[in-house]
Amino acid sequence: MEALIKQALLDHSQEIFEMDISEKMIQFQKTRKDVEGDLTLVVFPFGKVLKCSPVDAGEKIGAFLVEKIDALASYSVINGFLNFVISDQYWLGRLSDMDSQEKFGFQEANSKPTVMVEYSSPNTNKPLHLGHLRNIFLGYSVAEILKANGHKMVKTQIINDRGIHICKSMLAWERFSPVNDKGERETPENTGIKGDKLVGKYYVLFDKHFNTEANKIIQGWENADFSGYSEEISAEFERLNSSKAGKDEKAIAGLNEKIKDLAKNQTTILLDAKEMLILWEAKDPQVYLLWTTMNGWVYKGFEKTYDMMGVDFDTLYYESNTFLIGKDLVEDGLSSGVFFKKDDGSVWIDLTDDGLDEKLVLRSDGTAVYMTQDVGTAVDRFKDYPDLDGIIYTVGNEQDYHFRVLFLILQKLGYAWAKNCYHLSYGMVELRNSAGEVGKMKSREGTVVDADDLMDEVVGAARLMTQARGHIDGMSSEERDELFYKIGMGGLKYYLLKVDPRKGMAFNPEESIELNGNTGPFIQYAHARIKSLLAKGGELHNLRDVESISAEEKEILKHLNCFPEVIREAGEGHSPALLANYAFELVKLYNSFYQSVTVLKEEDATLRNMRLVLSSNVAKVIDLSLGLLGIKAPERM
RNA sequence: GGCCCUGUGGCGCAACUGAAUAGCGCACUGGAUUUCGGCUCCAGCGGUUACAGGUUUGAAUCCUGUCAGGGUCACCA
Repeated sequence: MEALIKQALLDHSQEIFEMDISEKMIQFQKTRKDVEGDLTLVVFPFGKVLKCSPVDAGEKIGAFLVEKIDALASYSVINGFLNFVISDQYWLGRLSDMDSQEKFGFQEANSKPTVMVEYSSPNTNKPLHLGHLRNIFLGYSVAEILKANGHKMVKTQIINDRGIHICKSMLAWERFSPVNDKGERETPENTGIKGDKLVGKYYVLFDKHFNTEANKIIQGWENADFSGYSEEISAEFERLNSSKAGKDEKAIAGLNEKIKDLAKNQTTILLDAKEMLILWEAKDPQVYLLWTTMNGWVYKGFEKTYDMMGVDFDTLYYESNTFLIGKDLVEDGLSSGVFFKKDDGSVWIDLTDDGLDEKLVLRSDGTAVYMTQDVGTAVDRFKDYPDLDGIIYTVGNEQDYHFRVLFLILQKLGYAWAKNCYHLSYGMVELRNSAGEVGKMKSREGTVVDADDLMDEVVGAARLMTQARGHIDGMSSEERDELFYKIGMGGLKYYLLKVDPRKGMAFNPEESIELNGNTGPFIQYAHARIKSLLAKGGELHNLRDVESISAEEKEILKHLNCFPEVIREAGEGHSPALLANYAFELVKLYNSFYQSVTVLKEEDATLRNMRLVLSSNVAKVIDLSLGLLGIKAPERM
């Protein structure tokens, strides 16, 4: 309808205004609730150009359009706003139209360029936690939304499977794992512990021994025992230690932290881990075997977690493969002058002209850093997918700077596609306890929320609450489990996705399992209720001979009619939150309608059928929008 | 300190490609309904959109400054 009006105005601008008008002047908005009308044209811009009052301009335009366009029933002008009433028949036509489309609002699949969405991208040394949940649900949802917008999609992740942190777990396992009577160290098989959890356990254990040893060293230093340490180290310690005098608490804590780092670097356990990394890089068979074995455990564990989350990937990239590509690219860039080498052999890029700093891309010992690998991965991906248009990186906002640099480097290396790379940056998830205090998750303080535990918890909560309400008679226990899963996960996903991604959020366990208000289960319930209605309502017929619709019905139709536009906006803005809020709004409108009219008991068969068709399309759009959030809409609950 | 992000009723959020009296949920108060699935609906209470200027016919939205919170500025990832 907007397009129709816009065209009419442009085509007849001479007739109405006696001058040409620009498209930009034509601005629509939803009509306010307390004003009669279905669509509003803002007429301030016209008043300005026509040098008359906005009201006069509105009258002129309104009279012309109502005459010209059949579907416009009437108009009114209030202040600078021209409100149109659109005919009931127009809305009924829209209903027929959307009813005929199974995937109403979706663009034709694969009709747009290929896009890659990267999300999750874990380290292989510890299990996934709450922070990953926001990342994964967000990335998955954005990928689904872009698919709905017609893009060909490749879902991927970069698995951070190499580096010192992996060696720490490996070393701790080798050194500290108890040995059973068969002479085996702990494995997922012989302990029953999920693979990623087992490896994570040893990562924590490494840290514990690491700290103990470092503290012992500091104790020695404090007693002036520097035997075995170089003069530089003792001098550095003395410098740090003596500068504590007279400082405030915060400064002292900072200095202590520095002393601790100094000591940590002297621990034998870290030196051993570093040695292991060198062996790994040299592909030492024993270390390599240990590495593949332990990573294998982790992948199996992750697989289970992803399965529970209901997400998938098309292609996986491993840092252990791509960091070498990155190193080659740095060599190339060095000869082409994009990078430069410092005296110590380290390689840098100078981004001061772009308002950034110098950034390291290769260490002085020739080993790769994170940036090196990311450059390699990006180039590798475009090689693998020649029709790839761009990559979307779902990564937390603490890496905003990193991605600015990465995209700049890719641009300077001459890759035209660099401008199509986008950092889907999201805010941190912090924890809110029952007292309402917000705090960061810290593994050392045991305040990290494990992803598996959390999912089990919300599904368990859904079980309790749904059993208490009871609409599950006659369901098998498998069906019930499936239902509790859908409700629990639906609530959790909705909770994490309804907020604008770039904003930080505080996770409140109680709120995440709420069933009322702006929640996933509230929307799921409306869907189930409609499905029940439809099951009892019998066969649906084509709409015809419906004379008029009620205000509630019209409000729903107007909202349904926006769905395609919302999908488009959610894709453009990379924001699942738009769809979440859209679905919630739809449900509220429907509940209001449901309260005010009867459907099944309506005696007028035409009207009854129209309401059923309307309900059916509401259910469909709920199902589609929840689907784009990765949430299932149960038939019963 | 430089750069980036955020700041909306008690709490959680929406509107942030400028437009009418800033919407919604939770909580609280009152009411409807005992139903086609009440995990429902309606109403009330509650905000000079952190603060101060500026641009504009019009600012939560854009600009400048201040304040507060977070992030980042590693030969970590």
